[in-house]
Amino acid sequence: MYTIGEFSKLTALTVKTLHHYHEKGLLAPARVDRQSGYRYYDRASVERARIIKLLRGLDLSLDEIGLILAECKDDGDALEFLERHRRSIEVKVRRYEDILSALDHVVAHEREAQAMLNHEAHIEEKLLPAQLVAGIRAHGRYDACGERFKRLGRAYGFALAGKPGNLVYDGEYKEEDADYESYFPIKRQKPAEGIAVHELPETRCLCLVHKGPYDEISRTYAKLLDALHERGLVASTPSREVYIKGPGMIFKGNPRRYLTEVQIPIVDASSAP
Amino acid sequence: MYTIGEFSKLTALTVKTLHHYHEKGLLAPARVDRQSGYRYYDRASVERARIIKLLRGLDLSLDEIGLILAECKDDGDALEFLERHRRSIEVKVRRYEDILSALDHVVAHEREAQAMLNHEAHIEEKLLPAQLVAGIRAHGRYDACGERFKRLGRAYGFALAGKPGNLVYDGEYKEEDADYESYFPIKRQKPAEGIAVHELPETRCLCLVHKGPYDEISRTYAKLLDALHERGLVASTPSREVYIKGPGMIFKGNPRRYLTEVQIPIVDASSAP
DNA sequence: TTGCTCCTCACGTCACGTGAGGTGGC
DNA sequence: TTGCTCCTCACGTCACGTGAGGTGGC
Repeated sequence: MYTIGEFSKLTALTVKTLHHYHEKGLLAPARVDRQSGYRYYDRASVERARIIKLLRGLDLSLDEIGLILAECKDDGDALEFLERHRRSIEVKVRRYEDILSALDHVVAHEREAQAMLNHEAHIEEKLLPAQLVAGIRAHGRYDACGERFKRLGRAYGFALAGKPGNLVYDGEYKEEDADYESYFPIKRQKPAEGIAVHELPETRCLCLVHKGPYDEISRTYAKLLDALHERGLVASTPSREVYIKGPGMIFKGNPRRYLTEVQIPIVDASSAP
Repeated sequence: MYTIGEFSKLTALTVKTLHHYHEKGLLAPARVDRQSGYRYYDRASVERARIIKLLRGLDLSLDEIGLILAECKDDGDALEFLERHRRSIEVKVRRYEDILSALDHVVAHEREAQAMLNHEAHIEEKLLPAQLVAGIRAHGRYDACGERFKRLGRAYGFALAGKPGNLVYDGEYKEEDADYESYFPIKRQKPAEGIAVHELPETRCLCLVHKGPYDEISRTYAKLLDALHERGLVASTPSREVYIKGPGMIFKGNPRRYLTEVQIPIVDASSAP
């Protein structure tokens, strides 16, 4: 016979836990002294405690453990319980893995954005590689693009392969009736209603990252156009706005810290008509 | 302004949850009517509720969410929180994955054992392939092997490659002073004190699965020796006992259902001296 | 008047942990 | 007597859910 203190050391369960198991009827002492109320445990209690600890380690609830102890004499008898439990654990693992990947996504994205924010933006000539995209093209205001990105996100999910952007087909700036296509780079085809999948060709562009709210973006266009003239280049369409950092996943954030890369396709003036 | 019912539909949070968030000070209504106590929410509440839901979805506690809302204006500000949180989620994922693999282990093991229990056991001649093992050899009683298997398990962990067994070097049965080696098949070398790693050579054996408690195992040896004589074969040493199913991971189980394969190395009587 | 929406207690869930205050034998 | 071990309330944790019982405007 062991006192509760000895038994606690033997089983590595706290005295409070043993009280709790007694109260729940899960692990009753072998004897309780009438006079003092002292609990006394025996060898069989040690074995039962071992099983309870082991099953708690597998994340079974005390009620489930009670059931298993009542109905099973052998590991084989518990198979149904264990398989059902397996499925519930699997669900948890999947959920936590999804959380991990979401967290990784935000963190990587924000780190990149912070690095760019601290860097001075320069005009760059880039050769954008060909890219498969899924897009929704329509006429209207630019505000509408948020909704479209959501639709694209819902339709493509894991097949998305990069940051969203708008292709601007107008040669001039339009507010109310702009002709633009909101797109996401994608990994593979996946037909969905109202969404056009096509490949953006390899394109030579003059690029500049715009820092700040969207309503100041014309300043960045102006800088790019100046540079174009200087270099003897001519702009073509569609130009692109790539949303490197806009409203965050969690917070809307401060528009002063938004990052948008403006990409204007170029041709040599000499080769233009 | 929205009543709590409207706001509940808008945010897909229950009224009770909204009460709770109000009480915690996490999401206070824009206005509370003095007279009726009615809560009224506004646009800003919708945005705040969106963030809270999102962060709850990432499994952050209400206290953590409160902190983030108090200190961050931007996803970037929350990076430290999110990375710390990531680590805590990672720990959970690992724990649950360990549970999954333990569950899979028991389930597969028990399924196999059940299949064997339902099958009639037959004497079989087998060519056991060469196998690297880690073993502890000593003289003594067979009861001591449980402790040795534990030691081997602790020392080798993931490098274990199969069921444990005893190599019996005695040519006759001994109780008190048996010379035997408790071993585990292993995947690779890993030196540990008191543990000998060696390769069991390819061996031709006569095998029979013993069903029942260990103290009845002599019956199975007798059957094998009879079969040996019948076939004109001679037994060699060491013979092996492989513990296919003994006390389970959870329960000690019923010894009537234990399974032990006895393997006796054989040579042709003609080739024997 | 009935039905609907809202309100405030108060208690339950789960597996314990944390005291407070007291007892009995060495 | 002091210290140790044991005891029994009773309340806290976490994020709500579940009633009970009541109110006020349509």
